[in-house]
Amino acid sequence: MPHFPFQRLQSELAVLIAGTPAGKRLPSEPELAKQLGVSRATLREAMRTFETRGLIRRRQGSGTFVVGQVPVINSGLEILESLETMAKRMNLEISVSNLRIERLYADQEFADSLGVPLATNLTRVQRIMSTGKRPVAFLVDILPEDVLNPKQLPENFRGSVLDFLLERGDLLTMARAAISATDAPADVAKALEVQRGDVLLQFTSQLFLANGRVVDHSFGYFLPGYFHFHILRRIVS
Amino acid sequence: MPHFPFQRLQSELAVLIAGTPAGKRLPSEPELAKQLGVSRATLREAMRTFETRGLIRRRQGSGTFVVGQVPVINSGLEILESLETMAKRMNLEISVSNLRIERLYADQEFADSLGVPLATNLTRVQRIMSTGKRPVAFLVDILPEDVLNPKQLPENFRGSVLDFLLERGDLLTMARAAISATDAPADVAKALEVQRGDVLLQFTSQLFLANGRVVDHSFGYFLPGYFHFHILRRIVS
DNA sequence: CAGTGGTCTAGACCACACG
DNA sequence: GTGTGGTCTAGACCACTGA
Repeated sequence: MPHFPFQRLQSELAVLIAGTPAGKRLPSEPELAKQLGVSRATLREAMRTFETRGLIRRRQGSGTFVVGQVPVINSGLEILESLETMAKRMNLEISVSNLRIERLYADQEFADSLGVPLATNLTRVQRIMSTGKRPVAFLVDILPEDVLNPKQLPENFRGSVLDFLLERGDLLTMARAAISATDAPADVAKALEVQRGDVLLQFTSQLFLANGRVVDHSFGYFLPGYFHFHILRRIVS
Repeated sequence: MPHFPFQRLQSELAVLIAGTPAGKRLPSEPELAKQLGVSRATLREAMRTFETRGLIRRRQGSGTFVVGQVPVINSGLEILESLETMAKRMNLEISVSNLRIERLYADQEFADSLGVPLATNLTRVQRIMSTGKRPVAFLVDILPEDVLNPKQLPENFRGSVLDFLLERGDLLTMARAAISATDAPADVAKALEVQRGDVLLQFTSQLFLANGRVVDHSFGYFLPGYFHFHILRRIVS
């Protein structure tokens, strides 16, 4: 018995997953662990890496399923556009769920980011984006209420604050987006149907008007396997 | 006793870490687990999130230490420049270790990316970047041997392929960088002194000449807590 | 050498999905 | 209810660090 079952486990699982038709269920965890001669904890640790890559999906109460042909959202980030617009450009079906619109007061962080006094009235728009039946992104926009008042929003508002501001004719010029990687916090993990601690791609961005004012502070979490974000980087001389 | 020790654990650990001076060691894991009334496995899971944020550092055989004041590399990605150049611009000390230069033959992936036939001679340059005594990035460049022959490299070559090509006068124009988030693969985890499965930010990029030829395929892994990468996104009309 | 974090096991109980 | 994945425990052994 080798000292490091993990690497061997990974290759064995890779074969098993590759050899299982898309949509099919894998054997249950206790059974797989027994078959492969490892404990369930070790098996689950190895499974996690496959879930991050979007190859399998684990659903509590139901089972672990092989995912085939992950629909990928592929986009250059130099261009400022909403996920909705990206998806339309790529002929990809996406849908919005859990749309929540709330009022809140600026804490120190939002006040700094938006350039407004503490306790200013703010509007918060939160939503979950899905492709097929899979939630793939968790997005939150926070704006001063004088920029976006919930009452202004149309009946059919589906959650893209950027598209709403553009259609309204606001003189938006650019956004500054920061990119990082993070563990899924508990609430986001639940919303995206992944496990606490799974790997997510994280964006934080500020949206600027032509006059330099920040009108929107937003942040989002993305399932890595479902997005191919890229950037063109240029030499400056 | 609550059903979910995890959230409580996280807040208790946050207090403990915040209250410990930078550089100090925390109690050992078995002891902490006992003090906090959880098993060691649960404790370690919670600790992981703090390590991802760069707040603590765990070292096998030695202990878990509180990190204070993480030096951050903060850079816009629209500009194509090496990590070395970024760091110089920010007056940040960085150093290179484990520099390895090897020859290999193009497999399908590299052949596609570089636009060369299968089995073409390639040069591979690998290095680890550290700030202070902490390794923070794992970088690999792969180029056709007719673009970069190991013999051409000067004695004092410190690993930045981009800077070398620029100084040589190659007509580089831009790079296309893809960004994702991933679990640390075993070899990278070891190099960056993190645990297998920890969260890393991942880049893959191709470097283009003015004539459109791809001269360099590179990829890198970055510790999220130590980098603030951002992008300016513009409206196109 | 003793003590640390890293890995793995075996088993328990819980929350959830589905018939 | 039954079976699934999600969480947690208790304990073992290993690899590594540093006195």
